[in-house]
Amino acid sequence: MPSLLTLKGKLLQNGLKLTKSRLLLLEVLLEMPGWVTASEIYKKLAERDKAAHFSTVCRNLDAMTGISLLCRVDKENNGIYYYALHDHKLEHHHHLICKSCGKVAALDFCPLNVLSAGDLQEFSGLECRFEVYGYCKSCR
Amino acid sequence: MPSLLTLKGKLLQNGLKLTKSRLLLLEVLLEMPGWVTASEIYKKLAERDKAAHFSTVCRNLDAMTGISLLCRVDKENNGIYYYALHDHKLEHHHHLICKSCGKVAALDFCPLNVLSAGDLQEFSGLECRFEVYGYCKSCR
DNA sequence: AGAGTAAATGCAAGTACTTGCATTTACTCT
DNA sequence: AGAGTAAATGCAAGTACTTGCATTTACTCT
Repeated sequence: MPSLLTLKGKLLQNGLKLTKSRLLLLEVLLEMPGWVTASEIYKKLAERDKAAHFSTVCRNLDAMTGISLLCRVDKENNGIYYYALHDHKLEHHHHLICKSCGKVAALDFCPLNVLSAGDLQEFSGLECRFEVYGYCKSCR
Repeated sequence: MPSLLTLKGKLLQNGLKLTKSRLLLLEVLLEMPGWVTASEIYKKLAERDKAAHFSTVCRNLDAMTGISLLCRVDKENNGIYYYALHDHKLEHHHHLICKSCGKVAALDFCPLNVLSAGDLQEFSGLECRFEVYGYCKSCR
């Protein structure tokens, strides 16, 4: 788990300001278990700071995801996202998501690396979204 | 482009009833260009039938996507989905999506086919979501 | 044709963010 | 330390579906 100091440094390195709401958000994220939704985070935050705003939380989660400080995965097309602090790998990667318990595991494979030029039909500036859903060992 | 008769047959084969709202939805989809949102479809439908309901449209788009009669792609995590009638391929496939004009192209490659058992960490019952975003030839 | 039944619909309310804009604030520069 | 500025926030309203439940209806079976 990264330290608060490391996280702060990463914000500054990426030109994001160290605001009160961001610092509190980081503290709360450090205390929360693996994967949590924006609403869960907001609730926990609101217990500590009545002035917390859901829109600010979402904007900051987005901003932090943008600088790879957090990972974000989509739970089956419902507009529900899960966020977690990057605990070890900050490189680009994807996820395996359990359809039963919601457990998320890292997947060290990016399909973009194996696509051929023919597949890509002259598209450039590529990014991809890739998530694998299934049942984990304990949910089979 | 499939015929209305073919589409009706596909609904029945999959145990979906031929209701008035589904038939009108298919007619409208046949008249619409490539990729459209649920809202766009609803608007067009409402012009013809004042009694059309947005929730019914969404449910039917989902149902038709479920039986591979439509494709659905997500435009960059905003909860905006695009749908199109499957014009040629009903097999499982993914999409290339232009970040500028929204153009969608089929991608005949599924990452699940090249993942190793080690990558999958004993997950079973796999499905995947895979979309590639980039700029198409004319938007470079 | 008429009854039975499971699926589909209509409606209202909910969900999980997202967006626009005026105001505030963290950092920068003197 | 104080002024300037671009980024961040607060708030209200919007967005694009989604869900729950009572009612209706397409197909099935006699």
